[in-house]
Amino acid sequence: MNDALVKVNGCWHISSMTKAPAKIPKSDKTRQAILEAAQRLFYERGYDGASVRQIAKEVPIDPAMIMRYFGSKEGLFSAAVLIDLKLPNPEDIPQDKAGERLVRHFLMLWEGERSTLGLPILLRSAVSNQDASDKIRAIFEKQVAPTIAGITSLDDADTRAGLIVSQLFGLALCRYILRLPPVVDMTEEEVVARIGPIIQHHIGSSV
Amino acid sequence: MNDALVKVNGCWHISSMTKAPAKIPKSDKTRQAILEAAQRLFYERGYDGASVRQIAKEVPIDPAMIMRYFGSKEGLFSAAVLIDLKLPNPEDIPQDKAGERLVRHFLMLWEGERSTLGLPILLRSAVSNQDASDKIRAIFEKQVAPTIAGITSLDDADTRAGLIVSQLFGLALCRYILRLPPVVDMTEEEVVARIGPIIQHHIGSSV
DNA sequence: CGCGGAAGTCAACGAGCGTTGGCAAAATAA
DNA sequence: TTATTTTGCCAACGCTCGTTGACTTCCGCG
Repeated sequence: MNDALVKVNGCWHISSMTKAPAKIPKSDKTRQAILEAAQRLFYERGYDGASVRQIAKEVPIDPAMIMRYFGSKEGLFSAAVLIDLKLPNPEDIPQDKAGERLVRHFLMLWEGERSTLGLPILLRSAVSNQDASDKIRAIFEKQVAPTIAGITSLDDADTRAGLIVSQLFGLALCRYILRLPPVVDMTEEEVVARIGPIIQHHIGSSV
Repeated sequence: MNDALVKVNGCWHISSMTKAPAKIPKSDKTRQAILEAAQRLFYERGYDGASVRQIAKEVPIDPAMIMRYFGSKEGLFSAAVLIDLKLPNPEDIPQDKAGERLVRHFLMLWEGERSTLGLPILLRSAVSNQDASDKIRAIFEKQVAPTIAGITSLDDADTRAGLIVSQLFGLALCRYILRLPPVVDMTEEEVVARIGPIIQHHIGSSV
């Protein structure tokens, strides 16, 4: 399963989870409809939980069309999950505000508009699907870790990035997936006020 | 799906996920073998990912026996997942060491012996399975939140418990499921040193 | 011994899954 | 017009799933 992250006009794509059909038939209308249904179902149930047939029924379209448009379920998954964390440039972040900024950015990734659904989908899929967790590791390595390394001035930036991601993923897990009431009930501002300083602490400033 | 947490000789059980077969045939040998195989597979793949047939093949035994012993897949799941977090009494924890103690306890839950596998199994299952996340919420409510409330002297104990669980689940997610290298590579002592103070901070002492 | 019940095997069910190839309709090109 | 490509539906494949009921084997008790 030799895939790689490829940057195409500003967005990260996964290339060749399986080899895509060379000629893309382009009825962009239905292609887009399939993608949107796929995003919603993958988001709600993860890779294994969402079936091609369910997605097809939502469009609605015949399941065979999905195979023609995307080659396989994995091809559809790759196309549906655009993984661009849109992390800001490290230079644009004042170091003493980095914690707050990162938490706000992360909340936006989860609560924001459709185009950034990739992370929720991946997290939901990664628990039961090996490929999805491989991808999360790749994203960590190529997008998160470098950004953190660019912000902090300390040496063990990788460990610090890991701790930051642990905190943010834990937040997402409890707030959006497990839906623990106290974590769900916090307003966005409360979350920023509570978690921001912790991220800031990991980056290296005082808490 | 009206189940409840019931405490039986010191351990939390889930009662009646479906109604259990009234008369339990008791070849305790194979019953135990089935339970152990089920625990391992549920642990590795979650509720949806592990199949009755796979579990049966591991024992090895005919899948039909599992139905006879546990009534259904859900019955097996309920029997396999004993959820006793074995949280220490709040009075036994010196408040200024609570962060360290809780992190050590949580690591023990994940890396320790078989009898406490319930939490990993539930977390892996909860992402795709509604019942499992219901159970996690119940455990939070009945075991975690009261313990935290007993330790901290502050008023918003529920929110603090939520934040603590967010941090600990995020750690488990990155370390044991996503296997992010920097988080995996930390020694147990490093984890305690890095995460302990954060838990301590949430409890209310200074960091 | 025989008998009864428990322990275990076997084959099958209906359903859902990803995927395939063939065929009809529609659009497009010649 | 005819010919060709695109777009879509349909039926089926081989598979795994949870679950069922009939069947055999074994063990203990009289």
